[in-house]
Order: sequence, then C-alpha cells, then structure tokens
Amino acid sequence: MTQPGRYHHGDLHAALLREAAVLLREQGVEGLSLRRLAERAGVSRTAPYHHFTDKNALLCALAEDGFRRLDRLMEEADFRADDPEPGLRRFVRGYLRFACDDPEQYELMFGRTLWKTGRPTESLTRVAHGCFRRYVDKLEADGLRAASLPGGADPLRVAQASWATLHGLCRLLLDGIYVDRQDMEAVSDQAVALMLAAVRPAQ
Amino acid sequence: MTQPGRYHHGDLHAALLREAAVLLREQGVEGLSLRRLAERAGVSRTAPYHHFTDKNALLCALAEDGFRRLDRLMEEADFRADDPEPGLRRFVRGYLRFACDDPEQYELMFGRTLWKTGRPTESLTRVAHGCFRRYVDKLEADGLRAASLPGGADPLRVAQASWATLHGLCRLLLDGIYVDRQDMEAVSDQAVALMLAAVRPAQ
DNA sequence: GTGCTATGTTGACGCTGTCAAGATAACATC
DNA sequence: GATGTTATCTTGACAGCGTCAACATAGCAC
Repeated sequence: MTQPGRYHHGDLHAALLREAAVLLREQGVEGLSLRRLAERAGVSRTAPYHHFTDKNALLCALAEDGFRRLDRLMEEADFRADDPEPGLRRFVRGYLRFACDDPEQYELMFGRTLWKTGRPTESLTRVAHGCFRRYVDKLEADGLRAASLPGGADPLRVAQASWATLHGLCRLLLDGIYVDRQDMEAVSDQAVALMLAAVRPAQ
Repeated sequence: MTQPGRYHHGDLHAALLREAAVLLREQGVEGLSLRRLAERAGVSRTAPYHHFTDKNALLCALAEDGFRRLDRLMEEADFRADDPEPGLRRFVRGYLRFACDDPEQYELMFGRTLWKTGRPTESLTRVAHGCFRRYVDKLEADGLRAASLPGGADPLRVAQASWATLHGLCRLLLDGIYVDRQDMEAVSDQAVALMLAAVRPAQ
C-alpha cells in the first residue's frame, strides 16, 4: 500500500518486512514462519518467495534494518577527547536501550542463526561491518584511544574488547542469565567505568 | 550399554545424551531433532519421550552438562591477591578455549533458546547460577575485589561486568561478526588488560 | 502365574520450508 | 487494439519436525 498501484498486492515486499518485524518482536524468531507471515499479509503461502529467495534472506533483511537503526545511534555518539565520560555513558545507555527495546531483533542481528547456521547476505555483512567500522573510527577520531593501556593497545582491539563488554552485557541481560533487568542501571554504570578505566588507567 | 542389562535398550537415557552431544557439536541445535536422535540410537521416534518430557528438557540436560564442565574450569581458577594477572590470563584463555572447542554447546548454554523461548529446568538454573556464584566468590576470596573502582563497586557488579566482557568476546568470536578467530590471542590479552585495569585503576 | 510399571512401537495430527506447475495481471511492443 | 513478456500470485505436493494417543512388550514384585 506504500506504493499505491502496484501489481496484485501493492507492495508485498514492504508489507512482509513490516509484518515480520511485528511477529519477530512478539513471538521471536521461533514464531516467525513464512506461512504465518503470508497469512497475515493476506497472500498465499508461497507468495513471499517472489520477494525473498529464502527465509534466510528475509531474516537477513530484517537484521539489516536493525543494523541501520543501530548505525544511526552510532552516528549520534560523541566521545569528546577531554571528557569522554558523559558521551560514553549516554552511548552505553542508548545501546542497552536499543537492545532491550526489541530483544528478539537484537538476537537476530547478532545471533548464531544468521552468522553461522544461516548464510548472511552480502548486503547484511556490509551494513553490519560498516556499523562497527564507525565505532572504531569514533573511538579514534574523538581521541578516546588507549595508547596508555598496558599491552600496547591497538584501537581495533580496544573497540573489539569494549564492544564485547557491551554486547555481553546485553546478552546476559536479555537472556536473564546472570544479570537481572532491574540491575540494568547499575551494570550500565559499571560497564562505563570498566571502559573508562581501560582508556585512561591513570584515572 | 553403560549399565549392561537394563530393559530393552540398556541405557537409552545416557545414549541419547551422548548422541545428542555429538549431533549438537556437528550440526548445531538446528540439526538436532529428536527423530534423528532416536534413529541414531536405534529406537523409534517417540522412545525418547520416556526419558525426557520434552525436547526442551533434553536440551536443558545437555546445557547442564556443559555448565558442570565450565564449573570445573572455574574451580581451577586462581586469582592470587598479590598478582592476579597470570591466573586471570590463564582463566580467560581457558574460558575462550572452552567456548571455541564446542561453539554450539556454548550457544546452547547461554543462548536465548533455553533461557527465553524455552523454559530452563530448575536443575539447569541451579547449576548455571552455581557456576556464576563460584565466580563471584573467587573474585572476592582471592582479593580481586575492586573497592577502588570509581563508582563504589560491588563485587557482584564487577563479576557481572567482567563476565559480560568474556561472554561478549566469545559471542563475537564464535559468530564471527566483529572478531576473527585469528585475533583470539590478541583480543584475549586485551580482555585481560581491560579486566585488570578495572580492578586496579592505579595500575 | 498374575498384575504392575517401565519402556518401546505404530499411527496420526498440524506445523514447517520449499519446489514444481499453472494461473493471472500489468506492461512493452508491434 | 492484439500480442507477447515478465512479474506476481495460486494450488498441490513432499519431506521433515514435535508431540499426542493407543497399543505392545519386557522385566519385576508378589
């Protein structure tokens, strides 16, 4: 319906993605079946195959949307050189909020389903890597480098390790294993402290 | 076969778990179907239901085994108060090796499949929490506490944040998103540095 | 021997992803 | 305006899945 007068449905491609996002959020990837999706869109079971080669392809497109949103969040990040703490704190909170707002999408974006068991689209890979690239660049450009870190730190390594902290926190939080939802605030601050400590060990 | 003369099969329970572990390692949770499992064990499709109430229950048992192995690794950890670095380094390497040795099991242990979409067994929850509890205790007992950390750090918070770092690293590594397998060594050291920096900011 | 219970079997149901073959509708060209 | 091409959508079918119900059997207690 987005583009009014197209063929039979109107714009099934977009409608499928839209409905898929809803279904993913509500039921998780387990509950996201092409058949149910088609039914919700009011078409037959195999109609989606004319717009996505595969279920894998549809999931990749869905994850790609997520990475684009995350990338926008990354754009807004600002780690000022003289006092990175407030910016970092804002970024960490934003990242956690992003993950907690739609856990199933976050899982899809970073989970094994797409990256190992399935085959990530070239397009997805590009967007996802671009997102991380921007993070590394931000760290470098804004002077949040960690030259003083014991072990002679490469910005890439700092980015990897700090992103891992953030990512791991989200996973533990979302899956509710070792971190409760109500600890979020406190653990978020802890993560900021950890990252800051790594960046400027002299305090 | 473990217990020789039992009923029809011998010890289907153990045989299923054994075969399931193999199948999980080789094909991931996606390729682990009760039917295939039964076939491999030489019984009919529904035989497993007399030993596990559910597929979920079998997966929980499988994950539980993993946590028991991880707990043993935790037992061996030794963060000596005067110089925690070597012990910490050994622990981090061991943890990464554990995860990389059987990625699919690690995914199962910490993934969304069991903890959110499925329902974790009470038994699984107990073992998994015990494992983390031991980690927190180790940090406290061995004097690797972070009283000096900015933000008035609770040992629990330090444990959560540092475990998150480790966990996130594993996920990124295993799923091959932002960290390559060949970076493992370097990133491992980076993680150690990060954790150490958090623990003794005065360097 | 009789009966109970644990274990294993076959049959069936509804769900899934996906392929093959056929129908239809929009557009391009003559 | 008729023709053909292509994109889109449909029905039918297949194999695989988890799981329930009903039935069969084997081991054990009495």
